[in-house]
Amino acid sequence: MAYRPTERTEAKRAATRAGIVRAASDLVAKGGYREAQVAAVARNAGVATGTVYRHFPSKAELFTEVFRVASQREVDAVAEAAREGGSAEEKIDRAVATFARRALQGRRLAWALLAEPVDPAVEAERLQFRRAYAAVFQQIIEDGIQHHQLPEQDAGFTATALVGAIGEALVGPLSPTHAPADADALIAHLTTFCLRATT
Amino acid sequence: MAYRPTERTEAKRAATRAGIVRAASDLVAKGGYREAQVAAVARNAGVATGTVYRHFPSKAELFTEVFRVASQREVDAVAEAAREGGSAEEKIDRAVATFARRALQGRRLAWALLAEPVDPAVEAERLQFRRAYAAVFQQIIEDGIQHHQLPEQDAGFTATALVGAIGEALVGPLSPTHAPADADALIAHLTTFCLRATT
DNA sequence: CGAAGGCGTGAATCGTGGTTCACTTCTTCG
DNA sequence: CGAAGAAGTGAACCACGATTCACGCCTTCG
Repeated sequence: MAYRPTERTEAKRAATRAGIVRAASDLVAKGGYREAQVAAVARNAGVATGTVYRHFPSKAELFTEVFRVASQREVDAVAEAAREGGSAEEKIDRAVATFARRALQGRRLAWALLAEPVDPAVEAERLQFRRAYAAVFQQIIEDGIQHHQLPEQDAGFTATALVGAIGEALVGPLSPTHAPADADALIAHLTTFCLRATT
Repeated sequence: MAYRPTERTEAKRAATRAGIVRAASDLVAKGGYREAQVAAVARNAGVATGTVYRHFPSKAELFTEVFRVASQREVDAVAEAAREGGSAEEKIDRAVATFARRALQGRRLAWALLAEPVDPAVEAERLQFRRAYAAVFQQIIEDGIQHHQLPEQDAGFTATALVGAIGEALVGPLSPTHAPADADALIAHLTTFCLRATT
């Protein structure tokens, strides 16, 4: 033998890979999943189509990663928002508002994460994403029950339902065909609803 | 000229068309939208592939109709359930339970209507479907507010959120990979949540 | 009956986009 | 330097399933 991968080449490889993920991410954020064809991703990343397949076994796997990373960022932000702050009600208020505000800022990406039709494999990732959100809310609700700030209830169920409610309330305004909505009013409605639904 | 369509031929034509719609519907109910290819629909209806295109300009239009009919049936059932019965709370309870029970009975169809990835054109029909549900709930809520059975609130927003909550709570149990759920418990949870969210 | 249309047929066609692969370029080490 | 192995290339390939169309059959009416 004569050639052995070294740290330098490894880094280069990683950089190319990251570039592909970023390009894919950008395309989704700009034009949704539909516009994000493999050839376009490659062009956007400044590599050849085949290169994408050197780093990912299939389009689905690439976008699974894209969705996972983007989702994680969102869920983290919501979890973080919930962490600061006192009563269960305050936490819910913050978490919901953060969820909605961020979604309304990165509309296209949020819509892709939330509702756009995607490959079944990517759809599975979306499911995870929703579960992760629900887990955050579930934790808040359970704590609230413990501290007698919220009434007894099935925290897991309520959390799932809240995620559904938030999603549905956002999907309309987020959809590419919809005119920009009044973000503040929407968020106010949402927090009101969510608080009423848990209290 | 020599040939003019008559009532008899018209009826025959209508029958063929209805057969196609029914076959398409059955396929969706059995295997979801994915399995419902045009060739399969034709086979199932006992006609040739081309015949489908004598009656519908495209696959999307065919399935738009399929979805519209199926949706209407569901919405009607829910609206009907809400009509009987007294207080706003009772109506909500009935409507939600009807929604959920019917969905859990015709799982595959309900899943297709609610969440399965479909053509954009058909997706638009799904949106209508959700709006129609929301309209039913909105009406109930508005009446409830009028009669001081429910607190002041944006009925339209609450209704949308409820539809989202119900959908999300059902999507998991409905998805083809999910084991059959305890319908009664699920429905109990759902009605509890929805009442809390409106009261 | 026979001309005139419409309906039904289903194999062939076509468009789309993901995936492959023979080849080139780069990097490492004896 | 030259062999060996890895990464990159992009045009060709392929699968899939919607759509078409040239043809035959059926129904109506003069």
